[in-house]
Amino acid sequence: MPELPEIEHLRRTLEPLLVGRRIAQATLHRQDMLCQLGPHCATRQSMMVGGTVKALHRHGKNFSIEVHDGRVLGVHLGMTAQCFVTTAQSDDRQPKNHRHAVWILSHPQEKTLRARLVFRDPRRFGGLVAAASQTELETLRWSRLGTDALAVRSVEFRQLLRSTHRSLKSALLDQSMIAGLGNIYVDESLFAARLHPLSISSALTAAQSNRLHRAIQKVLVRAIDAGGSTLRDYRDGNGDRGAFVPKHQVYGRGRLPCSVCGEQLERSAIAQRTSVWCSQCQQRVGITDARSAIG
DNA sequence: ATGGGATCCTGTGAGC
DNA sequence: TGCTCACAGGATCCCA
Repeated sequence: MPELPEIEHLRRTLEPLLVGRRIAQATLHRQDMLCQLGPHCATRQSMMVGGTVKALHRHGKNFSIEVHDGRVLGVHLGMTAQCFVTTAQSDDRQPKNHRHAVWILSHPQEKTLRARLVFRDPRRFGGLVAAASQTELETLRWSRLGTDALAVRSVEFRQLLRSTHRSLKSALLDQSMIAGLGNIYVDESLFAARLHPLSISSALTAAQSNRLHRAIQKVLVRAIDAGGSTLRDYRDGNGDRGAFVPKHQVYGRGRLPCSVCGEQLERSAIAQRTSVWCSQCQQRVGITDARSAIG
């Protein structure tokens, strides 16, 4: 599932393909995939037709494409969406179905070769948000999100953890607290920090909180460098898969031996998410009722 | 304040 | 082979 590392890697691969290109045409196949912030305007206006791409921004699992006149398109991939650039030659190698939006791009140096940006989403949990400016997108949408998981400092992180009595698993998944972590990287970070997912967030000591903070940073950076995790759908801006899955220590490894101690990894639902952890290596902090917390 | 369930949605794989 | 059905889970809403 696309989480912070996938979105950041996508942003980095899309940026050189998009910046400097002009959006010559745009087709929106499904109107309900686009949400307009502010006053209603024509689709070609909100799809940024006529604009030249200036920059790509990211916050948590969201990213945006900004053109020079200020217009912005926010993109959320949900669970299965993809955003990639193809050329006439490479387009056939990518799936043709569920393409909800397509932008035709032109470049001053390329007379005939026309690239296209494709947004496809089989399950349609993702979506596009049109805004008049990056500030408007941030004010009306991204302000609901907490501090970006890659940017959060250890002092603020500790304060956030202390502010809630939920389980660590539930707290770290909460995008309004810290933005960017999903099921994969919460499980991987908790394993790296040797903390049990049912630990009570507010019960962590300063040392444990710092350890978790460092673990999150390390896991995210390593995952970004590997191009993210492709379970099935995720592709980067070139249409390539991420290579981080073989490096997963716990996610998707339930009932398999722990890579550190050899104990069989536990697998159960916590906070409505399949969770995998090592009961030997991961310390449980605070008191929780496991019978009510594990569903 | 917090957890739990339902909802949106489609592709996949297990089981019959 | 073909069918049904559970499952995957990001975000959001509602209820207990």
